[in-house]
Amino acid sequence: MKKEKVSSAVIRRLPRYYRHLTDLAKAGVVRVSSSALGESMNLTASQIRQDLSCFGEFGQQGYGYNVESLKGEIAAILGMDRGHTAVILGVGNLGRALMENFHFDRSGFHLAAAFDISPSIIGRQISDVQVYPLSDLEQYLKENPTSVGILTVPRAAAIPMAEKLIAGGVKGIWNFTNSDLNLSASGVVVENVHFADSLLTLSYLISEES
Amino acid sequence: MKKEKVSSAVIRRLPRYYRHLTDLAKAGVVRVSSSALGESMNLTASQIRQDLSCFGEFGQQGYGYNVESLKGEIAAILGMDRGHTAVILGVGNLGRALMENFHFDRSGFHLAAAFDISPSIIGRQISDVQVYPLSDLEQYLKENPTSVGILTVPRAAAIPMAEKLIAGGVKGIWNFTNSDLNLSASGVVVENVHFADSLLTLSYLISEES
DNA sequence: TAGATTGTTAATCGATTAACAATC
DNA sequence: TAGATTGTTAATCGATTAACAATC
Repeated sequence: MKKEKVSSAVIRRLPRYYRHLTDLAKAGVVRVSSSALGESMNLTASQIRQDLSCFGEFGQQGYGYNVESLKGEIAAILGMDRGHTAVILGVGNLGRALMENFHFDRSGFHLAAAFDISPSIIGRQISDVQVYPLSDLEQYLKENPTSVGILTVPRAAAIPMAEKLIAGGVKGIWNFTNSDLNLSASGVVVENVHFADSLLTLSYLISEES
Repeated sequence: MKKEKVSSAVIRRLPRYYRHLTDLAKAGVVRVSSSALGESMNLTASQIRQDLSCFGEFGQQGYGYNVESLKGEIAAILGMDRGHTAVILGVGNLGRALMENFHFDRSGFHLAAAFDISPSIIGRQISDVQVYPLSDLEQYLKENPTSVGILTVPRAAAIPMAEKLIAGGVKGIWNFTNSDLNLSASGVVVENVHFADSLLTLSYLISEES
């Protein structure tokens, strides 16, 4: 185990490792070598061994890796066992889509509450999660320490909402608004999901060819 | 203009350039230097000039870049002016959220049709887009050449649906299912939006600190 | 003109790949 | 044991940064 600073390239591959190992486990595969895993993930065996060595020694010479145990190690590295909690800000279509379809528990999260300003949605329950008025947020975060705030509000509301979350002590923000939140100063981590950037990348790739 | 092969790192920054230039234009800024743009985007001036030089010479010594014209150049590089079309497969919560809230036109796309198997949604119109039965897809694609298929179906349906899209001649797939589509053989480009990967990355980053 | 800023070449830094001794 | 495969060190490759002549 030689920690130091793990590069962002490695970190972004960890969830993919976890996903592929989950699939292997579900398929009943017990052991996997770096070369076999590499083949199915389109990575070199070398890279996989190099990546894993950032966190420890999980394999065995001549054998490879035990699928279940490697999956468990990576889950721990990802913090999936920490009982993280989340609240969602903005219960529009996207917010509701996440609440109804996204399996927070499969990522080790508990979605504990939702907040909105619309009277027509406040007070309702969506997938067992209660929708509160936004004005309750400050008090809520004071009483319920929360790991992550999910921003599914309109772009214009992104910055003030982010500030409320930071003031309330969240550690991270999952940002679905189409704006770059630059919060490096606050110590809060931001993960952006930019649909438009993703579609434009695809647009470039399909336009390139012709 | 020295084309060659543009690296994926550069390509993924292009939509961000576009987004920031759009903001600058909206704010009435007429010109911007690589160092000013770099400051606001957290990139070095050098990197910006290096990136842009993959596609041409858009600046002027002593002046910098004209915001409007650079924005236009990048839009063209991204293929935003190609009249790309899209169809969406799966009109569940996420599909509907995209249809109702995502501005396809702002990325240069026209969302032309939606397909689902649920009788309760077939025949309806959502944001002016007609929902057809999935069984019509093959015929539709034959009659309406389509740039991109959007996969918002359940994970289990991902691969067969992708195959239908490829058979129908789409150039790219925007994949929201939680599976890695490995279609390198087909010549069709896949852009994945993996919510779980994104949240797990955030989980790692907030877990790391303590 | 003088100052500013580009596009590009060279230098540096970091990430991926290859090689191999250690060992299950 | 012999074969397989790890973890790690060294080599290569690619991307970022620095430097600077060209020039608006």
